[in-house]
Amino acid sequence: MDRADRAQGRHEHVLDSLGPAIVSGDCPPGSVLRTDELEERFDVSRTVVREVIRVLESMHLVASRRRVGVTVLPPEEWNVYDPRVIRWRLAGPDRPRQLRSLTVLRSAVEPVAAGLAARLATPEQCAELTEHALGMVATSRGQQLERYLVHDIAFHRVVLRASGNEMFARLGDVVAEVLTGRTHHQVMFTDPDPAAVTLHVRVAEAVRERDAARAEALTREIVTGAMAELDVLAP
Amino acid sequence: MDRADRAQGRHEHVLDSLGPAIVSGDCPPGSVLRTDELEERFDVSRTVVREVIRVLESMHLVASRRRVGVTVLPPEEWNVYDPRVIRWRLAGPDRPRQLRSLTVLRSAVEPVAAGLAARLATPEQCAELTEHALGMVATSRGQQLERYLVHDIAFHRVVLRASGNEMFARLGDVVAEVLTGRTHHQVMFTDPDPAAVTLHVRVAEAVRERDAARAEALTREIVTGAMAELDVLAP
DNA sequence: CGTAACTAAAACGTCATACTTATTGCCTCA
DNA sequence: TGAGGCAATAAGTATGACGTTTTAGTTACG
Repeated sequence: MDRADRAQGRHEHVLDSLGPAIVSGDCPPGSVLRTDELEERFDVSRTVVREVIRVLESMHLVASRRRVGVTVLPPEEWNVYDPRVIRWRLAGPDRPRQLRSLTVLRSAVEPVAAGLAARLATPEQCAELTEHALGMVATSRGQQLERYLVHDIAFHRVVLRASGNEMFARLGDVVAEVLTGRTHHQVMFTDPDPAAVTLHVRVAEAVRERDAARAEALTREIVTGAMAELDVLAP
Repeated sequence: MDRADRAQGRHEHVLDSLGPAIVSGDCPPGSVLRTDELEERFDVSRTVVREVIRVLESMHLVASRRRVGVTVLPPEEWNVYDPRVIRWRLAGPDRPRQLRSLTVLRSAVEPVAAGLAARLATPEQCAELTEHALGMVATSRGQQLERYLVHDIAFHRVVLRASGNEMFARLGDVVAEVLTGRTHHQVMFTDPDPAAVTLHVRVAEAVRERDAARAEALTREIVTGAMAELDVLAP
């Protein structure tokens, strides 16, 4: 525990304390942090504090102005696509809202990505897709949620990567985060929806057969299901 | 010009030199930068260099390791949603590919955003939408491309914001960048496609009438047009 | 009495330097 | 030949000094 705590370097430690504090609303927008106060609070040098501030500034979480200090920016300014911001928000009280935002984003992106994948996926990627779809089938019953999750994440990652769009591909982590969050916050004894499993198999089929329209439509059904599921779980 | 050059601070100057150099492939992936070399190259102190490195690291453009130096990461690692990375890539040789990625992203997101906007837009937002759509009509003929562009950007910004999804809203800058790029790289004497203009007016209508399906479908037509247009312009 | 200009302080920005720590490559010894 | 230790290297951290900008307070003048 001692090693994981210090997370290799004072810098990361301070960042992983300040970042969550900001996105959780603990340091509300408009509040001011002074560097020397932070120095003292975390018992680190100005070097470290300044570097952390610069990183937070690059995420648009704070703005540093002379004579006034480091002011926390309102949420509308935040770089909500920064993986760390996403992680911090998912770990805080804003989790439901963040989960909803991400799921809506998924619902927009994944169908288009699947359509593109159907036109561009390599034979290897088609094989991977089929493999993971079958893996989902195999693990969809009997409380094997963890193993099911692995295949589910891998499936969506392959689709996003196979779309050939670098920006879609980068959403793989986001989808993984959402799926993981769903699994771990659900009652762990409910097996996955069989309909969803079937849909994945059919998407793999459609991609393999280069049927872009069908791949897109089927994926749209999947994400629609995810949205509906969210309504049950989130406030 | 002298003021804009120094851009308030050595930090930004170095960042705006190194960032573009990396995303343009000038510093190829795997190449190593040493901090003392950068100090000398930009004639700044270690403080500045280290802070720049930390910011670049937070964008996953580089990774800093002891005893080895700062290594440039491959493009797959980059935080391609970081506004600065997008701007740097649009300014470099990777521009066509980046423009294509962004347009594909638009084609996925904007229709869904329009559908949501139809359900959630406030009366004020509906009014803004109509206003800008009419503004587009008014400026669509007679070489008023600059003024047309302003309305076009504003229109899409309102849609994204009215969707109620923070992540969609943050794509407003991206869309603005794409639209600006298109206008400025097109022959400046060709007026906008009348069909596109009409579509915007009809989207505003659909949103005002709370017709989500129509708003989505019409927006899909718009972005399909944008994709087709891109095929003409980009290699 | 009000406004404008000036001054002083507060906080960040930058620089220079010394020291620490982790990593890697080389060299020695078995 | 291989394994282990030693030394060199470059990043990480700490600290003190000084510059710069912005704000607020104060004073002087109309």
